[in-house]
Amino acid sequence: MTSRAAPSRRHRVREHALDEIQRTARRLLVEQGPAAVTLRAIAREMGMTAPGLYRYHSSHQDLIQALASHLYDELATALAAARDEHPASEPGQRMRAVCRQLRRWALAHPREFGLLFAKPLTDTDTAPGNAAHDPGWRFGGVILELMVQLWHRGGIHPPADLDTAWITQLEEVREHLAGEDVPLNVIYVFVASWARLFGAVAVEAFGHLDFALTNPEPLFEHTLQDILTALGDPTG
Amino acid sequence: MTSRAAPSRRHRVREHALDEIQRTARRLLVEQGPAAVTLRAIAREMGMTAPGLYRYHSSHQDLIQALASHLYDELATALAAARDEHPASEPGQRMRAVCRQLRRWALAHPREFGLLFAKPLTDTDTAPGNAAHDPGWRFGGVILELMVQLWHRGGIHPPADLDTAWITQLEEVREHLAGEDVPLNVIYVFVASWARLFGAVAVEAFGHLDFALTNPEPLFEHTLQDILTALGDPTG
DNA sequence: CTTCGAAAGTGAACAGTGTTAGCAATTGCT
DNA sequence: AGCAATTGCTAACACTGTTCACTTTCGAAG
Repeated sequence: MTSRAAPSRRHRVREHALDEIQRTARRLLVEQGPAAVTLRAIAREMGMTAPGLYRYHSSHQDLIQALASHLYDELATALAAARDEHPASEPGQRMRAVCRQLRRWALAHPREFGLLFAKPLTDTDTAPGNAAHDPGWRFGGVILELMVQLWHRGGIHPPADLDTAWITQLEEVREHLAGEDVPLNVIYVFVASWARLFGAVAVEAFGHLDFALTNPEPLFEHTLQDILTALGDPTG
Repeated sequence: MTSRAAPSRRHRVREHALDEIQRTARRLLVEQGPAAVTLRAIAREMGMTAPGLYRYHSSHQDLIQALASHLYDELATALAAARDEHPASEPGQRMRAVCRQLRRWALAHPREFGLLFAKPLTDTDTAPGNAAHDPGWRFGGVILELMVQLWHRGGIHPPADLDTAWITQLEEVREHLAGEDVPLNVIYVFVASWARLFGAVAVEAFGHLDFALTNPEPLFEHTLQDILTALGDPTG
């Protein structure tokens, strides 16, 4: 029963195999699209056969979800790294860097972005979901945390009147902000900003601006400025 | 050679068969998701076999694209109907109705919306595309037309300075606005508004607000108000 | 009215998919 | 050394898109 504490060589090679599966699956996704990420193709690339993969994932969907979870982590790490490029005393600059990094990651990895965020309506559901410990919160938390810090700085002018129907909903969101006693109408601003940021990135990453613009970056910068103004940090 | 002008019974039954394929494919999409829209399933539902469908569509992808094209038409018709609920003398009210209808359609038909707009990153590409006569322009044109009419009303305050890199891009967009000599910086406002509208609808339709809100309608109304303000019609 | 040809649909077949069952071999722990 | 878990394989089943050869149907021209 030493296997629990000690890495136990077997665990190591298993971890290595799991990692190779992830890397192979992702490579197929990037190079040939989602339809190419098939059990047999992954196995072929790894020099083994498809049923062997069932020793590592209980199904094709399980493998895809593991890949999605891994990508959520990568995105969260990238956002945190961008955040740490600026001092904690400047939450506005941090937020700017994080939002730009979110866009950059989405544009640099469109297939991965699609797997994470264009999937609730597709076959295999890899969406963030609702549970507290969901992989989606790992990267969402980075942004929400910065929003809370921006709120502490003051400058947010939340709407005075709030539809009563929102109260219950926003209270649930507040649960995720451990300990922070953020007013509900401020959380409303958070959600609105989140939606706008995500909408801007998604529309661009999904290519729905290609018909008009080959370089939508200035448009995104304008949107980003709006978002930060709403969050009380108009310094550009 | 009378078959060109006259409907010629054969054409009629063929049209009927094509229509039944569309309806069956859509029903499968709605009831069981995109993965269920398979040639054999469609044929089974219609009481025939899969190869028979090749008399109507050259491939599975071709059938899906035909379905997408049909859905673009339906959406365009729905938007036009919402537009016509208000007099042409009130382009602001018309725009409001069209935007609300776009959101309503997306929420009422999430699977269809996903087929149309979440697909560039998926297997079968059913995105609008760039060509002038693309099905995507059928519904996009409804919105752009209203934007032009709002511009004629005045009230748009476009940015004075415009990045030179945008000029070429926006000139291409202007080509689609037959005859209208819209200034480029006004077209910039069009594109920005389009992106914001689409981002708001897409984020909500893809379920990325479910974690926070069970009823994001007030948030959309707020966004819509912002959009119309940018387009020079702040009357709510 | 007969004949002819295009159109529509079928069944068989091929390569590919996810998945399961059963078997062989390697590996690590006692 | 021997036991048992782990790992991977082959074979097989049901499904997918697609092609081919064949039959049937049906509209139109002689």
